[in-house]
Amino acid sequence: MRDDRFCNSNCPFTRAIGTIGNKWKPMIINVLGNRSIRFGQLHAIVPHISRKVLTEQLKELEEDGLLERLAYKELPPRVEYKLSEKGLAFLPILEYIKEWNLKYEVALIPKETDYQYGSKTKDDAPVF
Amino acid sequence: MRDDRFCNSNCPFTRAIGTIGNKWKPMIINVLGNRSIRFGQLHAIVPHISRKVLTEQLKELEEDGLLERLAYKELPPRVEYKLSEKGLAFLPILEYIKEWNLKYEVALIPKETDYQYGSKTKDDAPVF
DNA sequence: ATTTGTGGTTACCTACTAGTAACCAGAACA
DNA sequence: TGTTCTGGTTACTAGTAGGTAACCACAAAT
Repeated sequence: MRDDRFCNSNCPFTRAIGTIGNKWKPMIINVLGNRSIRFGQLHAIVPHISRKVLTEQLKELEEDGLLERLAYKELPPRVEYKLSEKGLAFLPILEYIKEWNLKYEVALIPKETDYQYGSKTKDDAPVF
Repeated sequence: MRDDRFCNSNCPFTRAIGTIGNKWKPMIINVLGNRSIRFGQLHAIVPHISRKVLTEQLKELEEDGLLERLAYKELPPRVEYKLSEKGLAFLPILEYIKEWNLKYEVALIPKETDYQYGSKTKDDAPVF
């Protein structure tokens, strides 16, 4: 998921993109916000992600110092994830992206299927 | 390359990530900056990208209103790409990412190969 | 007559991403 | 006794991203 060629570049921007330049990581960071969230909740909130991919992404985010993993020695197990200082510092950037999208996004023509069974939102991401 | 499930979400952030949430698009936007650049130059500057993928990404960026394509009716052909207002508005976000990375990035242990032949930069992205 | 330059497009193939389903521990509860 | 709960891991598989190489038009230069 990380792009090693990008991560080994001597351009700091290229390295940053190599680290967080995919769709899952910004989503996860955004969902985390400044909360502490358990694995199961994360899986329920992040749209369309499988447990396997979520595990992988969380592992990479931890390796890159964006979040902290806190595992309680209980049964059944409990693991909480929260952003590190580095991860928290990334949140404002996500806010700018939201604002940018709201301001410039071209209006979408909704598909007919979006209305076929009334207002279905089950497949949609919650709005934070 | 775009993620349709993300793009059809009713969360503006999710839609934004569905549109520009990969590694190529931020790179291309960053390389474009506020210049007007030809396809060949773009291909030479954006690190590691193939002509095929560059074509695809540029097409999507144009469809999403982030850039403008100006084709001159000459032979050999000449095509220039430049950011639209929407694309230009995205540049500050990339600046924040650069700053964020410089501030928080964990120091990498350089590989020996990085030094083997002196300061080689041919595989690296230019620093803007 | 042939080569060069430009901005693609296309077919083909490989390598990786990501989904699915099964499985695990071990305590609590019915 | 069996089921449930949690946070994974693993093996297998489908789908797709992306690389490579060949090809195109046609003018100008060699």
